[in-house]
Amino acid sequence: MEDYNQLIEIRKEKIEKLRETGVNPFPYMFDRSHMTADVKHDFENLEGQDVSVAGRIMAVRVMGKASFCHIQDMQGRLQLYIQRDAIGEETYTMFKTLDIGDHIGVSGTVKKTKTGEISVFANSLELLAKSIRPLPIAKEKEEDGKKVIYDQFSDIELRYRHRYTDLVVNPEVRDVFIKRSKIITAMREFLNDNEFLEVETPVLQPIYGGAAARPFKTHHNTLDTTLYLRIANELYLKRLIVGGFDRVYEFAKDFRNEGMDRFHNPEFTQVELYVAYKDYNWMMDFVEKMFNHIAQKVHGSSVIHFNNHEIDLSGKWRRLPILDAVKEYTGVDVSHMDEEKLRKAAKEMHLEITPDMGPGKIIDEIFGEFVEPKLIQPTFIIDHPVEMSPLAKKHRSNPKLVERFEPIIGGKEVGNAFSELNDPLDQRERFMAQMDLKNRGDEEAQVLDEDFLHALEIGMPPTAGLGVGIDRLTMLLTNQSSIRDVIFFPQMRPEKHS
RNA sequence: GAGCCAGUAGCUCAGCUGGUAGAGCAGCGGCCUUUUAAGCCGUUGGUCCCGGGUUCGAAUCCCGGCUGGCUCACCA
Repeated sequence: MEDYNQLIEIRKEKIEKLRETGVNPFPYMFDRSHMTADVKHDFENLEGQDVSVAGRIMAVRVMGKASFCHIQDMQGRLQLYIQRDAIGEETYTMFKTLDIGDHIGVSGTVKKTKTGEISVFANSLELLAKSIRPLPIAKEKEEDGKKVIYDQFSDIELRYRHRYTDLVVNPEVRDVFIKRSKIITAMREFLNDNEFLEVETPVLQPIYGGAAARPFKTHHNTLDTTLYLRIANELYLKRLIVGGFDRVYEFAKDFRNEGMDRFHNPEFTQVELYVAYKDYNWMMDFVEKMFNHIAQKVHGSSVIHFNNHEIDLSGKWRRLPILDAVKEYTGVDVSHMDEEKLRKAAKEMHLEITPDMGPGKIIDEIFGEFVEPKLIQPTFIIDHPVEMSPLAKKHRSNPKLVERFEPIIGGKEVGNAFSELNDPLDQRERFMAQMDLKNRGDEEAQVLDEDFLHALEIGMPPTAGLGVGIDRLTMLLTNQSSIRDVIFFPQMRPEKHS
């Protein structure tokens, strides 16, 4: 669909006119010597020297035979001073036809203007790419040291659908994604430094597993078989532990066919990692160290600011058994309740309890409603009921619990970990229990994976495993309240054209 | 899925109890060789989300739909 727009028509005509005067509106390359930020940071050394910079025109102020404009590159903005007598009349005439949004390359001398702004005084200028669609450009002004932005591109739907535009005009959006990249880099560094091997496992799986969720279903034509987009990669990574890779991790796109809200996108990123010969106690220490490393790399500090809270990731985090947590925050001791009593207790707390929920799920409901939002400082919630953790090893001192933990920060869980279940007989029983839940109507109950059991039968060493939601972690470290603001292209309903 | 709110120029928005659409910015034409929301003069630009209804007359009122946001419920 091509929408008619007078502004676009005018710019298309400009392209024709440029070609008529021998200017290629889309040349092939430009030799850039400096980024905009280099010019600013290195001003002392660069003053009076010639540099070449390139970027997108973001503001123009023409004053007859001289002009100012700001260009923007990946690092920021820089002012250019463009005089007719310095770049020649022909080029200057061409420059005056350029629009906000065009890419240009400029060579010139680094100097400060009368008002003290570091600028490049152009002695040559060329158009690098013409933009024909107007940019929803905002104007900004410093007032009392504060940045006031006028006419900001703020339509949330358009910002997500046209993220490239959002990134051009809203610098704070770009900052969030730069941090996201740094978070992943820091985590990868930390894992590699700890002897982990980065691996890849199937996205298309004949049996989905490793989490409680509804999958996306697809079909392979040649094999004429159903395949599922992975909801987790846990069972494959554990197969690799069986195979002798003692420390593995994978940054995985996972897919869950469930509702969308500010915490959930149908595809999301999770890092999962597994360590042979370790248990969940070791993993808790590891998580503390890893999160500190990441915060230091991204913020230069272990203290982060999230949602008006100051959160300190350093030191030892509180380790709180989930049943104790429920007791502490609700005053109700659920540790010895049977299913019937639990149901009653939950109803008294005005929770909606459906018949397919088992005791574990009911406890999880209570926890999610009354405890989790209150855990602002980093906390490990540990030792969950066995029934809600079919892949975790039974607690060494209580067979009704498993050795599991969830790190909770800012009132939201950012991960999940256990001492991995490696007893093939127990694992088979747990799968059978999940089948019972499935028969009760729990659509998210896990499916028995015979080949995974086969692997455990070959023998898996004691292993600690961890999953961390990268999107959630990024929200936390960039202080964003919606997952859509940490995913470049969040899932949207397809646009309908009439 | 439910409730509330919103959709008007490229952007940000105004438009009251119905009388036939406006501002700033952007654009276009001028003036201007140190500006920074540059300024000054002039000016173009609209399927008022879509469809139906009420009315002499609808951006405005009513019904239906589409799209989005927020809140709530389930999953990371």
